[in-house]
Amino acid sequence: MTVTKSATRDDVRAEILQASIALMNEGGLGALSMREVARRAGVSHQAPYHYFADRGAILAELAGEGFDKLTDYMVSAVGLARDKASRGRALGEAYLRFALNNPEVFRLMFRCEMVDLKNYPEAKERADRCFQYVSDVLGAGPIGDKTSADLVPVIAAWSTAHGLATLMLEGKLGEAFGETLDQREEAARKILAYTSEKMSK
Amino acid sequence: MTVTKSATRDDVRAEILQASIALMNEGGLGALSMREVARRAGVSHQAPYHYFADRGAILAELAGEGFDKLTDYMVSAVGLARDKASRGRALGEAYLRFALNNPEVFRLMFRCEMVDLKNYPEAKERADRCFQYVSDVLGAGPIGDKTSADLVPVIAAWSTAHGLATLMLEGKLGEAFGETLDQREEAARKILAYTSEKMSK
DNA sequence: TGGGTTATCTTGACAGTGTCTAGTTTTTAT
DNA sequence: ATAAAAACTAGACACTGTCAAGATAACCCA
Repeated sequence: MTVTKSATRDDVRAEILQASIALMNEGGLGALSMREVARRAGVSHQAPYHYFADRGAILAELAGEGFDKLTDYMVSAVGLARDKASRGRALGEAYLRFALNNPEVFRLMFRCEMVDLKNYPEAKERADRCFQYVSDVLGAGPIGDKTSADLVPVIAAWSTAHGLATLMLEGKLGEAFGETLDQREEAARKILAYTSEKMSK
Repeated sequence: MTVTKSATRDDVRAEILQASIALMNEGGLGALSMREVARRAGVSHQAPYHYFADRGAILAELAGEGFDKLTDYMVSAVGLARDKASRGRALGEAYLRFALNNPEVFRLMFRCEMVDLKNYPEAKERADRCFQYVSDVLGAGPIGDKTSADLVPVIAAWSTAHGLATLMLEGKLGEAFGETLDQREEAARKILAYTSEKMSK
């Protein structure tokens, strides 16, 4: 039998990612430096490069996990809804809930200069799965199809949810909609409900 | 009379800002470093600190100019429209046109960790003017009013335009909507038209 | 005109960053 | 047991933002 006193490869990798997440949540994306991550993980400043090609690769991994998590949020919310209209509403609400509860990851996921998905195919797949799910629920064909007019309503709905999330996250809507998470979620729900009601006619 | 052989204060300040803009447009916000700005402006690496407190102050100035420019885009577009519905559509189209034509400034304007408007009151004023104009055109009261239900449609419309801009800018909509600026503007127009048509009923 | 005050600008330093290179230890497989 | 590969460390480099202190130039008032 082997006493696993020393960390396995996956352990170190996981520890690096965990330290990254902690840093991100504590001080924002700006606080996530390779060297500080290494320090937290208790390894030399160069060790992370054995698991990730560069800083971007860590961010890509975090973003990928974010897309999976966002999909989870949406899947479980949509699962409870019966008709198509309420599925759409549930989708939007889940999107907002995810954004408000995971602001830093959300930023990471949607900033191409931080994580250019072109360079990280694995993360791109997770993103594609996420977007495809949105497209499926809102009832259009594959998102790649060029001139599919079906896409217009999908993108319109997605844009509204995404824009609202972004504006709230970046504080552009002032504090008019409450300070606590619950209040802000409630405000978002209201706006989404208004939009969804208008759009479904 | 004075022959202004040497640069005046405003000249140097302007040169610093101009160098900043050039850098931003060439290599994105990441390429905008204080030292490179100074190099371009032909001054020592410390000179910019005489005109701006820190890096954030330069970014705040650029963002402030961006808000003014966005307002200009919208004002001149709305000016041509007759009825209220087409004013709303013109507003959204101008918003998108600005974003697609000034991607880096647009990013700057809407990222609180880059420019926290709380710390730069002058830039905040320019942003407020911009948002107030949106609110005016879409027909709601002052944006500060707490529970104004009139704000819901305003924010809904703003969110759609902003979300669409963000998603297009960050490449999340794929290349399905064209490569050239014109094609992308046309695609954006289509989606905004769809939304606006639905919302106005 | 002279002299002092202030604004402007430079130089140097410091701690921090990402990442390249090279060397060292540990694990694994034969 | 030994050779090969993987995992990790240490040092260096060029770069960053910004603090501190010194140099130069412009201005203002006697």
